Amino acid sequence: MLIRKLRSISPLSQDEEQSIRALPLSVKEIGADEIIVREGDRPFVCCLLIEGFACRYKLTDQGKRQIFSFHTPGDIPDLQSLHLRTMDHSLATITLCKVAFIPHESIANLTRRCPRVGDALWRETLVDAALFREWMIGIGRRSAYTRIAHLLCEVFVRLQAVGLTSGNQCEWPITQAEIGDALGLSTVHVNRSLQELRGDGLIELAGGCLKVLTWNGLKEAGEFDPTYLHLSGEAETAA
Amino acid sequence: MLIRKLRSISPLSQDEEQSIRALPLSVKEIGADEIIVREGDRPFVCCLLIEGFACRYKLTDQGKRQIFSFHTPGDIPDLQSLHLRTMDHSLATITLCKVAFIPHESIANLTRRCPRVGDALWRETLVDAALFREWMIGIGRRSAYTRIAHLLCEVFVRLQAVGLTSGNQCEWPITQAEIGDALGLSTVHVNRSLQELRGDGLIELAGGCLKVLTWNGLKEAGEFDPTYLHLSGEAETAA
DNA sequence: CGCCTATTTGATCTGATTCAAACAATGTGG
DNA sequence: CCACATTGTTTGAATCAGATCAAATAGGCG
Repeated sequence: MLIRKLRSISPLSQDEEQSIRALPLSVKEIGADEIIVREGDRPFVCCLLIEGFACRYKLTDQGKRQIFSFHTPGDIPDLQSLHLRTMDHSLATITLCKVAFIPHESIANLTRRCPRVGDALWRETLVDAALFREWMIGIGRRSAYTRIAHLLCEVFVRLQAVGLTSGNQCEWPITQAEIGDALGLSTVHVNRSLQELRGDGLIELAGGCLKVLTWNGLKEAGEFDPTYLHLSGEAETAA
Repeated sequence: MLIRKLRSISPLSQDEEQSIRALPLSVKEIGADEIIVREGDRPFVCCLLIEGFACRYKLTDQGKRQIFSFHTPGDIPDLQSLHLRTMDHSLATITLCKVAFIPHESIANLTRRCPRVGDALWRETLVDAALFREWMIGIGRRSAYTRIAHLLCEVFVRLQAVGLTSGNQCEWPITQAEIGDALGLSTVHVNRSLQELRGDGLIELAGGCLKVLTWNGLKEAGEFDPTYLHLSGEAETAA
């Protein structure tokens, strides 16, 4: 999963692929809605998501929740903990997940042995930040309708990139309350906006399954331009 | 400036400091409100801010602006362009700025010769992302009053960290319209909220100068917890 | 002085919240 | 296989934080 993702950015040498495969993984299953890493923790491992959906979030003093990102297989949602000792937010599962824990030390050694792999990991964290920026635009400057359409596009495209869509459909385990917490909206308003999107013939969304009826329509509704995902192989460093 | 900043995280060896000093810099002055790097560009240099204030932003399809971050001396606002070829947003000056351009190639070589410096730079980009997350909370889940107080705290603390405050005062060249674009508010509402903050005896803000009258009060009003800035020396990698 | 940009004020409107309750789907244990 | 609990979705009505529009005021500066 991880190798596939890194390779999609730039090809790996024999030695690099070997070194990645040699990483010591400790695989665990974690139930739905459980916390993997908590704000304030000082973890010594990173978490590679193999199966399932997860999210990162933080709570306001008033107990309101802001979700920063949704994560799908292939992601390392807390890769940042490699260089930022203290977690400033939490990571939790949404569905039942299979995750692999990798010691910081092993990753650090890997980046020393294979600097190009190190760059690729650095790059992952930069794409992460790019998503944050895009979400900020949504929350700060776009209407609820547009925001939600945009999120649907983003998740769909990211799932597509790791082969987890079939045709115009994908799994959608994210509740309306979670969408609200991600986009700074109330559950009620999310519900009404979703109905609008359905009414406009853009999507079907029920029973944990998203069906995109008009991709171009949804894309326009969400002002979605995938540049910020930096999916293409435009990665290579100047070096 | 850059050396001071990196050293504040972890001490540098003689060789490391030497290598940083050897970076080829091309220093320029750039007038206020000018674009340094534009969305869509594929720069081959990074920009180290030496003097002045800058910001990163992106425009909505409807022409609304979302500012993602404000930058102060010592920052490398577009360090990400080292690994993400295409700019997905723009970088512009707020005041007259002195900036130093450094070729990607030199930075990449530096990270190869001095992996610990590379880690420190990676870390900088991770702190950057941490600020985005904190801004997301504000925009998504906090009131205008709280959001603005939080921003005042953040900028003040960051200026303090690079020695650009004097007592409880600092320079404040950011207009109310810019605050609005950063926090997802209208200028009018920013103005009224600022008046509230003044009325509550927390700040004085006029003539490009911010005076913090009650630090604890402002901190509370903004629900400000500086953990997310990762300023302390809790940096060292597992390696 | 006169121009330009930033701040302030007033009045009005609206997108989104809140509160409350009904409804649907799914699972659980007896 | 049904009663019951649980969790998620939907609907309605009232309310509000913040937007919008429009115009006045205040600084700074060539």
